[in-house]
Amino acid sequence: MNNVFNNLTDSLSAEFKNFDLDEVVHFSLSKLTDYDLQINNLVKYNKARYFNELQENIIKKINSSEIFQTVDESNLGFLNLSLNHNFLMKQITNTQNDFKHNKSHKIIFDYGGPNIGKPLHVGHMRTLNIGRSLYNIHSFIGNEVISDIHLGDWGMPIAQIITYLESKNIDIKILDSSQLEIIYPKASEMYKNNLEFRDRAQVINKLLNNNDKNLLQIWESIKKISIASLEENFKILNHNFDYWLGESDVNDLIPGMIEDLIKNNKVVDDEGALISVEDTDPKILITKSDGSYLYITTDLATILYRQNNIGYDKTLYIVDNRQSLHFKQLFSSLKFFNFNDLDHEHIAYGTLNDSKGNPFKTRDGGTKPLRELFNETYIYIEKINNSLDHSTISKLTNSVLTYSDLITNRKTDYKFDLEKFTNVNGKTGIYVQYSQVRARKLLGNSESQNSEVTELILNDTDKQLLSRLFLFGYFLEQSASLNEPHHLANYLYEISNLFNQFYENEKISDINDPQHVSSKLFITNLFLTTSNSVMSCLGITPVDKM
RNA sequence: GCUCUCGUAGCUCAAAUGGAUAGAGCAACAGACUUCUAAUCUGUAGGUUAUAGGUUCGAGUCCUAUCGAGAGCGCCA
Repeated sequence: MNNVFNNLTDSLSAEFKNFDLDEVVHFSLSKLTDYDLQINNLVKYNKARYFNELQENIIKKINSSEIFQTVDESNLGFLNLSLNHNFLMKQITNTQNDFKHNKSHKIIFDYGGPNIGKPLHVGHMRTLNIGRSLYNIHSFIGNEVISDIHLGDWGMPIAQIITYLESKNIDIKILDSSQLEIIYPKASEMYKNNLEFRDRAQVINKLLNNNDKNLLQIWESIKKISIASLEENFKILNHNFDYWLGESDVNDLIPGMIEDLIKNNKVVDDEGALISVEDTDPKILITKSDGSYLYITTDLATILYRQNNIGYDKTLYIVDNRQSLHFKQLFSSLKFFNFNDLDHEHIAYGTLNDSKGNPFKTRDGGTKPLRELFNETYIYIEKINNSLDHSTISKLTNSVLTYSDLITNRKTDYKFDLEKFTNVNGKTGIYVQYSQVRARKLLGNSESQNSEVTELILNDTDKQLLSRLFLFGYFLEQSASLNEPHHLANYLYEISNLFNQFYENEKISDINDPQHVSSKLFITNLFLTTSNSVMSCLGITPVDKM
C-alpha cells in the first residue's frame, strides 16, 4: 500500500498490542458496495469483554487520520471504510515516489533461458513476460533489480550441433541464424537414433569441457550468431537483460566446487556418478558417471558465481512448473552444502497452449517460433485498423502478447486465443490501450482549461473511479509480495473500464463550471498516470493513438 | 508404483495471508451513436465452488477420503 495507508495500519496494530493481541492489521477490499476497504482483524474478538473498547479505540484512531470519510462498524466486528477523496487527492500520485521504502532488497531475476542454436519459441513467452513484469514491479517499489538471461550455451545440445556440422562438413562461418536454427532439431534426432553420432557427440562434449581450442572457436561462432538473433528478437519484443551470463561462464567454477563437496563429505560416488549424501527421495545426482555435468551442477555453480561476483538478497527463478522438483533439489542442496542462507524462490508458471488447449505447434508440427506468433498477431491487428503506423501496431501487438499472458494467474496453464485477445471489448491489451488513448486525447483537448483543483466535485461514477485509483497500492503490493502480476493486470482492466464509464457518463466539454471541469480533469489525469504506472509494471508500452 | 499441482457460470478466468450475499470477461439476448474516438457504454440471464465427511464463531481457501485432469520421478535441460 501507499505509505499513507501503511502508517495507519501500523498504528492500528499497536492498538491491538495494548490488549496483548498480536495482530498485523491490513486492509481488504470491502464487500459492501458503498465502501472501499474493510478491516477484518476485529472479528475474532467480538465475544471478548474488551471488544467494544478495542473497536472504539480503533475507530478513534482511524478518524484522526483523515484518510477515511466514514467508518461503518458492525456488531460482528467488521469495519467498513470509505475513502476521503478530498484528503487523498493531495497524498496520492500513483507514481514511483509514492512507493519508495527504506529497506530495499537486491533481487536477481533469472528468466528467459534461451538456448543458443535454437530459435526463441512460444515456450519462452511466459518466462519473458512474467520475468520482465516482476522485474519492473520490484524496481517500481524501490528494490534493486538485476536480470540475468541464464543463456543455455553449454553442454550436450551444443555438442550435438557441432557434431552435426562436423559430420556434414559444414563451415559455421557461412551460416546465418535461420540456417543454424534448423540444424538443432536434426542434430537432436540423430543423437537419439544414431549410435555413432551419439558417441561422437559425447566425445565432443568432453573435449569442449577440456577447452579444446578448435571446438571453442566453432562454439564461439555459434554463440555469436545466436546472440545476434536473440537481440534482434528482443528488440522487437521489447526485452532487455542486465546480464547475459551463460552456463559456460560458470563452467570453470565446477571442478573446484566438486572438489570441495567431496572433501567435505557432502557427495559420494555411486557407480561413477556423484550423488548428494543428503537424505532425500529421490537421491540428488550431482554429476554423471562419465564425470560430466548436469542441470543442477551448473545451477549450483551459478549460485556461487552470483554470490561472489554480483551479490544479492534474493533470487527469483521464473521457470516452468514442470521443473519444480529440480528447484526443490537445488534449494535444498545449496543449504545442505552450506553455500549461503539467502532467499531463493521458484516462480513457477503453467504451460502456454493454443486456443484448443493443445501444445503450440507450427503447421508442420515443429515448435512455433515466438516471432511467428508476433507476426500473426501483428497482421491480425493491422486488419482491424490499417490506418495505424508500424510502430503503433508493434506496440499493440506486444500489448496483446503481454497482457493476455499476465491477466491469468501464472500458476495455471492457459490457452492463447488470438481472436479473443485482440478483441476490443473485454480484458485485452487493446482495451486498456484504447482507454488510456481516450484519456490522453481528452487532456490534450482541455490543456488550456487545466487549472488548480481545490475541491473535487464528484458524482457516483467519479467516486468509483477515483476510489479505485487511490487503491493502486493495494494491488501493487499484492502482485509484489506474491510475485503474481495478474493482480495488477486485472486492476488495469478495472480502472480502464471505470474510466470508460466516467467518460461516457458526463461530457467534460458540456460542463460550464470551471471548478467542475478541473475536478474532472484531475481524475482523468490521475487515471492516465496510474494506467501508465501499471503498464510500466506489466511491461506494456502505451501508444499515443489508435 | 511414488510425489506434486489442479477441479469455481456454457467457455476463459478472479476471489493473497480463513471473513459478511462467490465476482469479472467472452459468448447469448435486449437497448444507447448528426460522438470530448461507439475500438465505447447500459441492462437481462447464467452457481449445491467435482463428491462425501471433518476442523471453528465463520471454509472456494485448512485436514481426510473418493472420483476426475495434468505434470514430474539420478546420468536431457
